[in-house]
Amino acid sequence: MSDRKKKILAAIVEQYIKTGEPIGSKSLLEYQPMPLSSATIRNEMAELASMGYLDQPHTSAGRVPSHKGYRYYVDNLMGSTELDEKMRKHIESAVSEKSGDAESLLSRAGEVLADLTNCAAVSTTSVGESAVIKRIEMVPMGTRTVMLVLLTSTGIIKSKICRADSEITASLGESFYNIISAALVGRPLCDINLAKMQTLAASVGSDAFAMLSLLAGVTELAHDAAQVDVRLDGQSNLLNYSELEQNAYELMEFLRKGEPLGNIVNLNKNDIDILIGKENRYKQLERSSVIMARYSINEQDGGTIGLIGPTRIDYAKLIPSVKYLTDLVGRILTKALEEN
Amino acid sequence: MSDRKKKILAAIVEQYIKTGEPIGSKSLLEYQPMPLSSATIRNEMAELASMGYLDQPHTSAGRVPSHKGYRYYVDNLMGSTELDEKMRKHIESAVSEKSGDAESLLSRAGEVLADLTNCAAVSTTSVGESAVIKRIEMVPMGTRTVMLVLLTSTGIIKSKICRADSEITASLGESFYNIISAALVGRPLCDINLAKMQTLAASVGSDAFAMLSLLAGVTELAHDAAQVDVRLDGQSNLLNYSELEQNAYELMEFLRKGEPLGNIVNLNKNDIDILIGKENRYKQLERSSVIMARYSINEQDGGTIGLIGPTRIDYAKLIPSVKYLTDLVGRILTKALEEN
DNA sequence: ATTTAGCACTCCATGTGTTTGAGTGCTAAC
DNA sequence: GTTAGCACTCAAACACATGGAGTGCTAAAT
Repeated sequence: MSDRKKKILAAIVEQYIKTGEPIGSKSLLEYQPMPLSSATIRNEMAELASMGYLDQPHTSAGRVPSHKGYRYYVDNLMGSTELDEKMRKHIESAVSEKSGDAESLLSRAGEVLADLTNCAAVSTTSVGESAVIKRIEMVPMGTRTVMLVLLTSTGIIKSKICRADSEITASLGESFYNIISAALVGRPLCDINLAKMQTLAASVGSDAFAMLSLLAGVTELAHDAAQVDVRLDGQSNLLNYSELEQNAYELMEFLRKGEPLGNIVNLNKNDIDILIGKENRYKQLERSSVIMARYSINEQDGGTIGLIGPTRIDYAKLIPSVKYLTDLVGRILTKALEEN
Repeated sequence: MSDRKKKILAAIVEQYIKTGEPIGSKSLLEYQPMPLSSATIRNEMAELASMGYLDQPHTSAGRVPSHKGYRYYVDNLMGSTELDEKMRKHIESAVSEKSGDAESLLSRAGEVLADLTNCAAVSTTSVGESAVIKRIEMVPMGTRTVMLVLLTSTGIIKSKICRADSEITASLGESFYNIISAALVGRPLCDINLAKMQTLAASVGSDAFAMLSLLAGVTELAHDAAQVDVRLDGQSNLLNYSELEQNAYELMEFLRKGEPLGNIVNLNKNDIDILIGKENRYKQLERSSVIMARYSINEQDGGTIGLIGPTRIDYAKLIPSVKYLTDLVGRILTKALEEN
């Protein structure tokens, strides 16, 4: 691709991101003066279109970047990807070490990203499948209610309030606690399932057997801790983009379900991935772009943070934001883990 | 209002709820045969319109119920408000005593209501302002991290993970715990604020003073527990109603913010309130109807459960659903409280 | 005194040109 | 290789006719 073509493609992409209107040869020159006539631009645009970088809504309309065009722009043409100073400050003031645990940190991160970008923000906790149970706590809350707390080797803390089948006396509680603590601490999360818990209960006799619903609670807790938590912020921002309006409901429902969000991208630590329009494997996202990055905790793969918006999105501005936020979250979580 | 007018108004409301199209005199007769000619219907409709029960989108269109018309229908004309058997089963299978604490029970309730009605569902926990701190627990999670757990006299359980300013040794933790426990148990939630906590810390010396961020954590926790939690489910359902499409973004943002949702209605225990269209005090809801009820816990005012949909909503079906669900949640929470 | 048939009227929705303008592709001259 | 020029295209905007569902009114029927 000639330098001139590159320059023209970049100008079209940038202009289209700004205006959302198809770009014609003449109006392109107004925006980005070049020592060329509109006829030359026209010829170049026709070639770019036949190469697949531009689309044409209809014969006599201007050109619009295709997803291939955006892709080329992002990979090769996009200018400096410096983070805007104002954005950096915003991010830093929202996301700090004081945020407590990973979940609340990520929820702050999602909020600020959605706010800053006018897109939907997705954030996930790190996958906990390989984690090992470090500690279990049981805090009595009432005659039949306890709060179970689980701490994993990866620093994930989960708690759950459970109601027992019968009253929990002090001695019953203590023996139950001792049994599950002894049996489970040091075991990987994915090892724990209801069947095993029941045989465990059976092996120690009737005391623990009276606590079946607590065992179920522990199992659920372990399951929850192994699960990736997906948080979504600012979905409603997407309603402001007319190009997404037609499938607004489908898109919203897709995002709400959240399950597949972890699977949108396929990333290694510290990686950033950008999926533009039809590059997405989910049909609901074919008019959207996804910018997502994975943070690392202590050199290990962590969760992901990213955003979802229309394809016509300011890549040059938003990519560094996602990158910066992801790195920051990774650093904070690494520090928090080291301290424990 | 004559019996005939009542019958006609009811028929119009019901038909309009079904079709969403303005109803004409002739098409009304097709739907609901009466021993009358269309001309008579026309006269009656004209009168109903001049009385304010019907609106007319334009001169030559059919009639649409005004909010006053819906109101009259709901108050006087609506047939039996029996709960559909299928719905009852759905509700019961989703909301049961096993759901653990109040928050997860309410989240189940909201989900099932949103699903069943294709509307947005709102649920709030009971207001905890008058509650008293029953117990505080502090579970160490790491060298600098603890989990604080608060239990109130009204059965609300809240927990929070806090990072201390410095390492928490066993003795430091214990003395901190003893101090706050002694100082706060039995005190009403609204009594607790940061200034008081700091003077408390100052009065007991440097040990507790080293734990300022934990004190802040306790304060926040008390604040959280006093706060009404607002949950929202199924917002995206509202995108399916064309009459809400125009202000979809404003409506979504209004709901997302959640703060005013507790103030939409003004209810006593066991009461149900229905606000139709412009009866709502918030402009964002002027095209919507709200059906909301308050549950009671142990004869005391609890939180609210309800739904938000377009004004064209099947009142006869949905009102009993909300009522039943609210009663059920109240019963379960009352039972849970009694057992503790 | 109601009820109803009949009729003129209204107005949206739909469809059909017509015009306008931004844009294209091509060709021939530079 | 570049550009001026020109014929052509097509969506969007506008005007205009048409049809139909609906109304309100009046006068006759019950």
